[in-house]
Amino acid sequence: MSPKPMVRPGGRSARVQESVHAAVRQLQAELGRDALTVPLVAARAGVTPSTVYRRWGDLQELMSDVAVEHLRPEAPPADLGTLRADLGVWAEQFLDEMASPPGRAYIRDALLGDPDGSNAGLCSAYAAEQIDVVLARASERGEAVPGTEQVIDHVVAPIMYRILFRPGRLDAAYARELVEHALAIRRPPPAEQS
Amino acid sequence: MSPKPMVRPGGRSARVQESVHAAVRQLQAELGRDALTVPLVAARAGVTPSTVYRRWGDLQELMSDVAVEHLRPEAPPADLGTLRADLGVWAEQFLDEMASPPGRAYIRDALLGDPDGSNAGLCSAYAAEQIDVVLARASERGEAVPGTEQVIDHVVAPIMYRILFRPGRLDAAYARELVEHALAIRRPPPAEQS
DNA sequence: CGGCTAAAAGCAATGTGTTTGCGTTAAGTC
DNA sequence: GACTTAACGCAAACACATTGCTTTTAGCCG
Repeated sequence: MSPKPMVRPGGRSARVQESVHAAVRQLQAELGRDALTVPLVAARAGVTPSTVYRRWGDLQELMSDVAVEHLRPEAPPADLGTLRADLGVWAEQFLDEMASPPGRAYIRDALLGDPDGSNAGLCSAYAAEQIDVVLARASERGEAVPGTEQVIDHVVAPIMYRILFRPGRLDAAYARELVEHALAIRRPPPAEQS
Repeated sequence: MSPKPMVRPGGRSARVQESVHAAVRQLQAELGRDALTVPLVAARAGVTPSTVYRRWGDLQELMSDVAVEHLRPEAPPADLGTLRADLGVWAEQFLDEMASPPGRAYIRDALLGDPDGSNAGLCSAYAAEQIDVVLARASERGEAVPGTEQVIDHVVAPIMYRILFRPGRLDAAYARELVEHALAIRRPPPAEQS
């Protein structure tokens, strides 16, 4: 469905894809995001611009793909023994990463070059996955747990909304507050997991 | 702070601004958002492209300005006599407008061409204003009311998050559910209105 | 293992969008 | 009514985006 609709998985195509992604990461670090152009990236990657245009459409879609890779969590959430602690530190860390200047930039890029919303969907899937792990562990310990949807709606969504739309307060205490709130819900929701 | 830092408020400058905005609205309706380019808009507006580039920087910032105008609510929220009813219909309508294809497009554009986040801030200010009206009315009626921040975090934020990041369910019942949830909070929060 | 087919990349020319210096207009001010 | 300067128009120079055609090569099948 994406800009890369079953790209030939091996050989040259794979090398080009990796080379272009690497070029984006390098140039982003060297010159800053705003200085990037397709011809520049292509030159660094050792390919012609037309190759990039044909595979990704434009710079924004390419940046979106790279941004999603940056937003993919690198490790499963920590296990501290209680749902409150696990969700709390996860939310704090999530807020920290997402609210940081690079985090904000990646979120913007991920949303930007994403006509069909598949990359944005990936981002929320990453968060849902992490939350599922935390909730499943707590559930096995016998704790009462809220639904994944509840946590997304009332912890993840407020954080992301503030990052995208509001200037104001974004600190660890806010994340904790949201987690406390989500834990207070507690009714295992009727049956509305998507 | 914006792309229009104290634009000369009267005369030609104002005419050009209005003319360009009108051109964007017309061409958006005629050709679709993706067909718009700066030279095209400039031609329709009867100005030269360089004027547009100097005032707005690029097409995305111009589109962002126009999008914010589209997202400005046109009327104060309806008064149905109870907080539950007022918030409920407001949330339903908000979801409807924002989740519609044009609504999504405007949200994207508003976020896109907005380096400093001021346009996005405006959007959330619009919502906060509407909510404030509803809450103030209910408060005068003697009803117990949640804080504005609570409503934004637990009604507006989940709706916007789903629109931006999740493919799934977005219907009137969902909006009602979020409102019920927000009403269940009820504790007038410590003192955290911005 | 060698040949076939078509997807993907290279190349190059063309077209369009963007940027910039300079002269001109006109808004705001005294 | 004259002055100052922000904002606009014009046009050239520049960079980026697009596209037809050719060449390479991954994936497949005999």
